[in-house]
Amino acid sequence: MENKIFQNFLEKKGLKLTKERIAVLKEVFSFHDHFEPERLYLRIKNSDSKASRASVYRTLNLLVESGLVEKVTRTEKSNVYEHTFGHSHHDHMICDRCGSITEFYSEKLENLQKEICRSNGFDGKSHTLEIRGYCNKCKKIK
Amino acid sequence: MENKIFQNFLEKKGLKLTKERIAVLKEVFSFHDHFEPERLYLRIKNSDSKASRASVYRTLNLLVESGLVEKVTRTEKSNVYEHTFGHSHHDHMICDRCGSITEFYSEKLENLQKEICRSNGFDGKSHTLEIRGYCNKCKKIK
DNA sequence: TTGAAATTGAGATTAAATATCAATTGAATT
DNA sequence: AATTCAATTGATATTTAATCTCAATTTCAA
Ligand SMILES: [Zn+2]
Ligand SMILES: [Zn+2]
Ligand SMILES: [Zn+2]
Ligand SMILES: [Zn+2]
Repeated sequence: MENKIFQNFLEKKGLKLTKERIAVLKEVFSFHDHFEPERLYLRIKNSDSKASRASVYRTLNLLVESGLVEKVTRTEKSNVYEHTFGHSHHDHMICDRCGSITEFYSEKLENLQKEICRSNGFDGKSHTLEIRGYCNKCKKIK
Repeated sequence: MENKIFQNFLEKKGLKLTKERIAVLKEVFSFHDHFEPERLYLRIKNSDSKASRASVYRTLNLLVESGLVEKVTRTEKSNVYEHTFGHSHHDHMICDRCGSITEFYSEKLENLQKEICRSNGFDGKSHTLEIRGYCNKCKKIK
């Protein structure tokens, strides 16, 4: 469970699991969509367990470092995150018209990337694949 | 040639090919590396044909819109661009230690993505694949 | 209980990118 | 050549996500 994992992660770094960090962790795992830091802060602000904006940003960085959360992409305006613990790895298709995000996964694609890393002598740790274009609905309109 | 393409692009939009825009275009195509807007501005500042910071940013956006330049990635600090006209499509491996960028291309990978788009009813127009990890040199150190 | 280390939050700071706007330029028309 | 007007420029101001600062507070092990 994410709480235990985060606690272990913090312990190894000599950091403490405070009520603010719990508040952020809880909020991040209370829904399963992609989110931006500012939105997350506002959700926490309106919940019963508070944390300051600074703490939200700080904790978010720790969550990424722990592996529980990943940065999906960096848009013009801000970063976009998602919790990944409890979800298997996937990549994203983003519609340039409506902005909708389609998640997909391909074993073949993952293996091919490993192969490409190997042949380039690169020790790949993670990747971000973002396909842009028009989703099923929007491609009919324009 | 890029000048002609840019001129046609501007014409279609009812815009003019000014000396400032030429200066930016020239500088962007004077080297073949990835670059950040601020660095580009400084290069232009030290060249003989000047353009203000505002014009550099504005022209950069036009160059992306024209298809001559692409945004490689958006880092914590700024956007990273590269001119793509004259270069074939490729994806990037980025070293988390030294920041070096390795370009790669795989026909298989490209086809697989097309296949994935098809099976998702997605009309893919472009993609960004960024593999992060350690380059050949850095993986030995850490 | 004590004390060192970690954490917090309010506000300041940073910096990339965009917006503002008066002055200038470009080029088509007379 | 002069007129005209939209486009463009550049200096500066503004925006805003993210980070930093630091005094006050909390945590927890000794
Ligand atoms: Zn979930
Ligand atoms: Zn993947
Ligand atoms: Zn996702
Ligand atoms: Zn490249």
